[in-house]
Amino acid sequence: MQLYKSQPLKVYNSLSGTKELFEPINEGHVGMYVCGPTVYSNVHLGNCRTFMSFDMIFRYLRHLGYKVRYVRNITDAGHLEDDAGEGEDKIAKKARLEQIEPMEVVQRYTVDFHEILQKFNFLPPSIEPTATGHIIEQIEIIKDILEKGFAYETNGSVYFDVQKFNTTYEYGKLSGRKLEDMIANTRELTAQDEKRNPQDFALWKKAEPQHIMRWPSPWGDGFPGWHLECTAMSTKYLGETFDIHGGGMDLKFPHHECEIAQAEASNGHAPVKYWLHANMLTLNGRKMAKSTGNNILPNEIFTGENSILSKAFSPSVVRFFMMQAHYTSILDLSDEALLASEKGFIRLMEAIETLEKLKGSTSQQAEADFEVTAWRQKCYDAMNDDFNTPVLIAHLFEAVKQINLLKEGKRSISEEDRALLQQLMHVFVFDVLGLEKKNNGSSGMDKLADVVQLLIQLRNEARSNRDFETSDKIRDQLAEIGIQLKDGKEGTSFTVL
RNA sequence: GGCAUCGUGGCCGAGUGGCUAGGCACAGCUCUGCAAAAGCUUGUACAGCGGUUCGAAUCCGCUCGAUGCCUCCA
Repeated sequence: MQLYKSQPLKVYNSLSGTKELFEPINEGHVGMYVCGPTVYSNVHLGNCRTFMSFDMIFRYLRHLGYKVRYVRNITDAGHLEDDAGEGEDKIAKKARLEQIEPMEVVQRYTVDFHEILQKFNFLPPSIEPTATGHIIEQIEIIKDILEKGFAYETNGSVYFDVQKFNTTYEYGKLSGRKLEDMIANTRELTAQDEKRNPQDFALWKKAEPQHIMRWPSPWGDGFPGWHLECTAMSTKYLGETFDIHGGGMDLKFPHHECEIAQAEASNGHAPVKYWLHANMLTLNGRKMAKSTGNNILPNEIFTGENSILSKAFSPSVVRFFMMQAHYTSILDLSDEALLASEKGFIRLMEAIETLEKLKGSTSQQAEADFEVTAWRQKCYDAMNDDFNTPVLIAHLFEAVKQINLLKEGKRSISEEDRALLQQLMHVFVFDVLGLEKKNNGSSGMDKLADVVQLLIQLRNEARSNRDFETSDKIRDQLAEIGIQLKDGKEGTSFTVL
C-alpha cells in the first residue's frame, strides 16, 4: 500500500489562505509546476531557497508514493525591465554588456544553474521546458484569448484586458487585491500607452528593429509576454487543471495572478488546485535580489570567498540551514546562524554513522525508553503538516540523543528497532531533506582516515606510557588542522571540521 | 498611500487557547591523565496597551516596529 493512503498531507494553499487536505486530482498522481529562473545571470542563494523548498516537496511527495510529474521551466526569452515597454530586455542587455549572442547568455547561465543545483543535491525535475521552445503554444493561447474577447491588439502588440476579464471572472483573488482599489491607486499615468488601462499586461510585444530575440506571429515580429510562458508550458505538460503550482512569494503578484487570468480566459476555469508560495531569503535583514545587489552567490559560500561570512560552508550545511526554517517563513542568512547549523549538522551526521555501527540486542526485551514506531509517526506528522521540516529536524535530534545514549550503553534497543531506526533516519535525512553525508567516499578521504588512525594509535601508545606531552601534541595539533579526536568507550574516533 | 506578512529566551527558529519544540551559545555535574566528544541538569521567551475567556504568547482591537508586493525579481 502506498504511504499516502495512511499519511494524510495538509498543505497551505495561498489561494484560500488556509491549510487544506491534499487530494490530487487523479489519485496517486501529482502534477506540479514551479516557476524557474530567468537565466540572465548567476542564480543567487535566494533563488536556490525557493527551488530547494520545492525539491523537498517533490521528494516528500515521491516518498509518500505519489507518481509526480514535476515541471520547472527555464525562462530564456528576454522580458522587459518594466511593463511600460521602456526598459530593455534583460537577456539582450546582458548580451550587449558582455558582447555575446543572447542565446550564449542563456546557455551560460542555464549551465551555471544546473551546476549549482547539483551541488545542493537537487533532484532533476521531470520536465524542464524553455520559453523559447514554446513560442507556438504561446501564440495559440493568445489567439484563443483574443477570440474570447479578453485581449486586444495595438500596434503589433497584444494586451490582456483586465477590466473586461474582471466582469466575468475575478482578477486579484490570489493576492487579495481588488481591481477597483488597484484602479484607484494607480500611480500617475505617464502619457505613453498602447494599453487601454494600466492594469492590462502584455501577452505579445512588438519587437523594435534592434531587438534580437524575435519571432514571427500573426501580429508581426515580436516576443511573448512574461506571464504567458508558464500558462503555455503548464497547460501543455500538466493539463488545463493540475495539482500544485509553486514559486517564490514575490511572484504571487502580478505573475501568478496573471497566469490565473490567462488560463481562465482561455479555458474558462481555474488552472491550479493548490498554490504554494515559498518565502524570501534575506541577507542583512533585506530581501536578496539581483536587482539591488543585495545577494550572495552559492559558490561564494562554498569557497568562502565573500565579505559576509567568516568561513566556507558546504552545500549540505546550507541546505540543512534552510531546512531548519519553514518554507513559508522569511529566513535571514547570517554567519552566526550558519555556524550554529553546521555544528548541528555534524552532530546529526555522526549519529547516523554511529547508528550504523551499533548492534541491537538480541534477547532481552529492550526498555521502551524510545519507541521507534511512535517516533516514526511524529516525523510523518511534522511533514504532513505543510512540510514542516524544522519540526521534523527537532524529532531527528531526539533520535540523535537516543543514539548517543545507546552508544554509551545507557539504553538498549532490539536489533529490529535499530534497523528500523536506521532505515528511517536515512529516509528522512537523505531522501526527504536531501542532505548528503559530507566527505563521502573519495579515495583521498580514505587515505586521510588511515593516516589519522595511525596518529590515534601513536597517541594511544604515548598515553599508555603516560607521555602526555606527546599525546596532547598529537591531539592539539590535529585540532589546529581541523581534525577533532573524540575519545569514547570503544576507542577514539575523529571528525574533520 | 493601498494590500499582505511578521515581531518568540544571548543568537537562529517551531508552535498557536491550558501539556518540555529543536539547534547553537552559556553555566553546573558525570565521564577523562587533562581536555574534547557524549550524557544529565538549569534557563520562569513570546513587541506594547486594552479586550474576550475559568485560562492567551496563541482569539479580537489599537499602537509601535520590521519586511514583502503594488515596476523586472525565487
